[in-house]
Amino acid sequence: MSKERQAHKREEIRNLILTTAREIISRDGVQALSIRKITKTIDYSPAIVYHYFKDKNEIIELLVSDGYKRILDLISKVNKNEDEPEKEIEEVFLNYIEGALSFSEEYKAFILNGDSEVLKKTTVLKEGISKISPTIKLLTDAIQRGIGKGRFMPGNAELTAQIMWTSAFGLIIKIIFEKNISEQQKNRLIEQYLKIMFNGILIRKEEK
Amino acid sequence: MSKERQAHKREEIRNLILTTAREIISRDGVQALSIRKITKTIDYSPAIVYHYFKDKNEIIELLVSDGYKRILDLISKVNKNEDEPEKEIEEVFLNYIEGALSFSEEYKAFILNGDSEVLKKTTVLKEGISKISPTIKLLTDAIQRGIGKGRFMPGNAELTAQIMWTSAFGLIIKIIFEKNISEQQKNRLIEQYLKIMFNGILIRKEEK
DNA sequence: ATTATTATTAAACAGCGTTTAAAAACTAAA
DNA sequence: TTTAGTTTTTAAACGCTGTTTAATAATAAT
Repeated sequence: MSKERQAHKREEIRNLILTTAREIISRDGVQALSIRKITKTIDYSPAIVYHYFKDKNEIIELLVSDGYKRILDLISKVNKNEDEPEKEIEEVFLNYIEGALSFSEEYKAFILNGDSEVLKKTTVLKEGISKISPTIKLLTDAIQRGIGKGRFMPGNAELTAQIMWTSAFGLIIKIIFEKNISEQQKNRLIEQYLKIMFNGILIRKEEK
Repeated sequence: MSKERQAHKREEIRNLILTTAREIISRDGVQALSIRKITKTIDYSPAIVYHYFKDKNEIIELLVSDGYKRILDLISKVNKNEDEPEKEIEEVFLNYIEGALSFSEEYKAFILNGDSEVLKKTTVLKEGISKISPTIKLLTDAIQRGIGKGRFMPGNAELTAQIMWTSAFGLIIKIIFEKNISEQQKNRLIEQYLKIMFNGILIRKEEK
């Protein structure tokens, strides 16, 4: 067996472990994932995992950050809208929310995973909660542009981006954990979220 | 030993277990809590726990809902402000955020606890995420009043309450998980959150 | 065919939540 | 005080978990 073939084989088993883990998570939830369950379904011994991954947490991390990357890709492809930056921002959030809901089990993993000390250091949480990230930057830019164009209220664009992002995060958690939420309810929530973010709830007198 | 004394003794041990669990959680985090660790520190055998509680989850539930109740008490004591309902709402959120941060480890427990299937059914999550709850009702009332007074934009008050609540939830998670967040940063975030909720980010033309 | 390298595993360790059945402690009655 | 009944507590085990160690099996290079 050639060197490349060997490396290929390695990669194959690695992926086998990863996809099996993903299947278990999306079928039975994160808390149902165990090394022994993975290796039993692929007919290997539990120990083999540790020759392909550091530990169980690395597997979860990889799955979660993979799903998360898909969202970020979606978001980064949003068209710039120079005239109406609010449309652009709206699209960012719609993609974020829809993306997060489309891999909700992995997203739950990211939230629920008990050993949070490890996850806290991952790209995922840096992206998801921490302040500096490509997405926040993208949002900040759009908001800054809106302010420049006189369409948005003047202020700290990055701070605004952070609030909008974390608020959407809260909304996503609500939707994910709510058992029997209908498509209609979901859409109403998202719509109202955007409405409040843009317009607030207060009636204001005319702006300059 | 009298009957009452006996019942009193039972209550004492129950509380001993509970407070020990609380200490472990606030010292080492939720994921560090184990029945064996509790019983070792109070010099009992692990089995004793199951004569005072259904299972480990009941203990966590009790601790979390206790902390949560403290928040709700805080919130329910907010003074009604008929002239400026926005002041009232602001106070609700300030109390919510400060309360949640003051028992952040229990709040983390509520979020992170792996066996979420159980927690999902608890009062805690019903309060925290689900739509109908005393707090949402309280908020809805205040918003409705604001709409009636012509101070808030017309619309579905309960939906608005839900969005504001879940958004605050997201913000709280951000603050809790952010490692080295300064008091100043925290206050800026909270301030900006309220600002956006009330005013949005869009510059609007004069309202009717 | 022998050596070296890599892949895989059996077995064990230390921990977990929980259950069962027995023991210990205590109360009430004889 | 002794006996019987009740409550409290535990030792031991079950079946699970993630992970490590050392040995084995399989492959590659010499």
